[in-house]
Amino acid sequence: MTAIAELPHPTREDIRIEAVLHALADPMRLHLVRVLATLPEGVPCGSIELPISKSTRTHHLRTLREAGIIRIRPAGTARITTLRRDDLDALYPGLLDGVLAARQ
Amino acid sequence: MTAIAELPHPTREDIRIEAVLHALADPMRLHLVRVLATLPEGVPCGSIELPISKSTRTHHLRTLREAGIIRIRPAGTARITTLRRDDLDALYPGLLDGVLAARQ
DNA sequence: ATCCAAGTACGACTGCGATCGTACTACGAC
DNA sequence: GTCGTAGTACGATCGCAGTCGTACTTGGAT
Repeated sequence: MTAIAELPHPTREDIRIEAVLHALADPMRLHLVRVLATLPEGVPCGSIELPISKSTRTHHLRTLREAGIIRIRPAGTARITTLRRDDLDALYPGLLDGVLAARQ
Repeated sequence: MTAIAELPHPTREDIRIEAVLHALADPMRLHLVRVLATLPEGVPCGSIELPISKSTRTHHLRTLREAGIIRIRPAGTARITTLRRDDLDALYPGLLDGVLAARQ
């Protein structure tokens, strides 16, 4: 059922390194990715607390989604966010691990 | 001798992942890094041709230098640019290789 | 000494993006 | 049905950064 719209995601082939790097370059988005990397699987977008407004959070999630870094799937009134670790590791082996290895 | 000023570089400990990602996120700078990665060692900054002005090139080189991605050392009237591959690999193992693995 | 080549410094312009508030939609619970 | 919750959409603001031109410095060649 899930009448909430499915948001568009780039296929693995459509992911561009410039977009990935640009998306990761923002502190808020980098923090989101870090947290997502520690979580087992799939959390609601809003469950990660950030010192920004709701609309700004949506903006960052869209940037990450359109870059191909996260996947957002509808689930009732919420949306479940997961890291596209398999796609990123396949395209840029070591990149994500390298970023996550950084002492924050 | 080399009376040209030595430009400041961050130590390995001072390199921050946000600055690195931000520096790599620009297409011109990413291209510079790609080219530097293919070259054996040390080329003059200006030898890599780009469709931008001299001052813009300087701007990008400074951004890369201040982020800790390249090292610039004076050599007569020119300046030799090298990739700080050792520092980057030590700090973020796999990151640089992952970026360079991207089909451009 | 003169000139050129390589690069930096500085100021100006301009567009992009991070931020916000408000309004709106869709689902679930009651 | 009504209400609350989760999120998107849209428009506005505003600072940062990519771009340029010009002026300046330094070193090497002539």
